[in-house]
Amino acid sequence: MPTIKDVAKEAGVSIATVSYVLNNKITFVSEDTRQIVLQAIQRVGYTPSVTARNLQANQTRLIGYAWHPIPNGQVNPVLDQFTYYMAHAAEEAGYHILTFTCSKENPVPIYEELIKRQRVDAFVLAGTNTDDPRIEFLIEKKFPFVCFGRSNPEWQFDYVDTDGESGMRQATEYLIRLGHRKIAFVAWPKTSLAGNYRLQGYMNAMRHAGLPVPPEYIIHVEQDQESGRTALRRWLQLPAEMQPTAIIAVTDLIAIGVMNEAKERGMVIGRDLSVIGYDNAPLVEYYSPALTTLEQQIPEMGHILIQMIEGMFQKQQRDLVQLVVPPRFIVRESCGVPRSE
Amino acid sequence: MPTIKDVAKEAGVSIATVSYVLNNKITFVSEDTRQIVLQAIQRVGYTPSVTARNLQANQTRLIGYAWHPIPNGQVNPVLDQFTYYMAHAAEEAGYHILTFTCSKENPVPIYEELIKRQRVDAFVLAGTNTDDPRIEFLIEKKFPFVCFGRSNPEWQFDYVDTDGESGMRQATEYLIRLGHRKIAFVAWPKTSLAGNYRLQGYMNAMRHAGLPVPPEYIIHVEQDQESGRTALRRWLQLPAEMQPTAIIAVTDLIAIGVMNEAKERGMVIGRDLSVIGYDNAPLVEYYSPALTTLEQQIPEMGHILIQMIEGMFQKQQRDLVQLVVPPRFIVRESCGVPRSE
DNA sequence: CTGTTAGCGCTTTCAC
DNA sequence: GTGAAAGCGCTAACAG
Repeated sequence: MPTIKDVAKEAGVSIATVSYVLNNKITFVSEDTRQIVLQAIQRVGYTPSVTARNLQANQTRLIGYAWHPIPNGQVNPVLDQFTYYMAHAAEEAGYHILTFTCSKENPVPIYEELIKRQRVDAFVLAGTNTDDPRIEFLIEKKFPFVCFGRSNPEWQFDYVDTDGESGMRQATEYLIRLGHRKIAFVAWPKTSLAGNYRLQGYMNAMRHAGLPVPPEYIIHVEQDQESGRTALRRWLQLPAEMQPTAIIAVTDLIAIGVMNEAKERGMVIGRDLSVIGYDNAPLVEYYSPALTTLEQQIPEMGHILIQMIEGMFQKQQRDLVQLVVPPRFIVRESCGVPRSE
Repeated sequence: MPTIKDVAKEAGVSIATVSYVLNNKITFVSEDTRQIVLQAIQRVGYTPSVTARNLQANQTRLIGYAWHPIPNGQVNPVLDQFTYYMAHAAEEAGYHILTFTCSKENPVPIYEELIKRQRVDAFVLAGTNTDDPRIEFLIEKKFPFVCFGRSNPEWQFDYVDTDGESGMRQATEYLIRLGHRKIAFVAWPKTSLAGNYRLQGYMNAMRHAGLPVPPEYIIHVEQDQESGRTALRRWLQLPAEMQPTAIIAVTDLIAIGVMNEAKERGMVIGRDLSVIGYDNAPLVEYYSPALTTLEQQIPEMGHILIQMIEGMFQKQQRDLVQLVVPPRFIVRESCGVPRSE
């Protein structure tokens, strides 16, 4: 690999001059020598070494992004998409994404290690939650980072997040418009912040419409298909007049569980039971019936996060960016008017 | 951030001595001073700068991995999983994955750029195909890389790949054992190498069992759900005695399409028609009926690829590694004995 | 305008 | 055993 010295020799100038040309220090160098240097660069096929530049600039132009373990063969389509779009945005800004793996139980040491070794300039955190130890750690370390997701409201940090509240509110209002009054919700465990925002959207819409939400209508479950089935089974044990005519699930995966259980019991989705999910996971549009759901605006959010990091390094005036992006409501075929009672 | 100088000052030794201790050059330094230095390192909280080390060693300890654009909201569960396990293996070997995005149409320039800027030490290529320009380019550049997937047999390069041939052979033999004789195959376009291996496995099993494969039984389509539907529709137009009783699809997504179309036409999967996919994509186990499929051994393959890269840098004796790993056959509920004719 | 030079943080000869 | 010093490839004062 040719170095700056080779170019200097080839052009018959000093390495400083080459450096000036490279860094567009136009006032420092005459147009004539500039051209000579440019041609020399061409001839020897020179490109500056990133490592050398980084050492001198005390940076890495790398953004760390943790890739979480995938439980039991399933994937998180949202994060996969997010990763791609974020990587893309990073490149446009002259950065690259360094992906690393990170355990859920004890995530902080890996972040600490990467900081100490000066492996990255900043982090993007995904899958944040209340009391997220990573956020706490990074705030305390004053290390640059942005989040895809929220955490404790009293913590001061930059984030972008999907607006689960508004999404689920929309979904609920849609069902109400169709005529449903008995709408139930499959929620995540109460410890899930994102889950609570989504639940809240449902609650708000119900309250606003003056519809009752008996405690039985909210079931908190884990993120798997089986949970959807269990939830529906419990609702079907309610007295007939209490049974929900529509169900909103905190994610598509759980919605699929609800639909599977219903279908096996001879119910027709869209007629006997309406179902809505969240995420627009791959394949759910091909499920039968196609699932009505909410789609997070992943490309935009990835882009914004990188812009935020850029902003951090440009100006020192660190103004807090806290952004919440409403998801897109996608109406497909899993909802209909409730059966006349 | 403390540097090696700070440690030297703290310990009252030269930076060289600190460096010896760091690099375990045990013979160079007495146990006494070693302890002193170690304690000084502790006190100042020092960790060597990766960038500085890299500059001096002329390396990056970064492995480049391209993240391909995701067509139209769908994801590739296989590659997502692969990425995770590869990142994990890389870390154990003291490397990190640098993810970058790459256009299908003109991929080479990005690779060239990363090489010239000396951003990475090696590449992992996924989604390879015949005449893959990236492979050609990297071979010619003599830049280290390994592939997840095969390419032209005459090209000398290291790869690991799923054994589509053996996988589909197994699947076909299974259907034959169940009693099927009229088995059709939804293939990828003929230009797809991976697709052709899978097709070949089906062909081999059929031939070996002495079963006919009329040309109508093989339909080449794109990777989407609709293609599965189209394929089935065409088969249903065949004269009754020609209609296949079982269908193998080159991927789960296409298999889902076949099943959806069949179900809409009132057929019962597993009774009227048996279906097998490939990949064990997320959610297909929750489809009804649960899809019988083949699962690639992703974690292993990711691990092996990193080991191969390590091997490249350890010894110079570059022995070619070309490995093909059979997938795991997962029997679920989408196949049954053919209806008596 | 251009070149000399001193680092950036580290490793590694080569004297002592 | 230990330390001084050169150098990895680059940028940026500072002279001239």
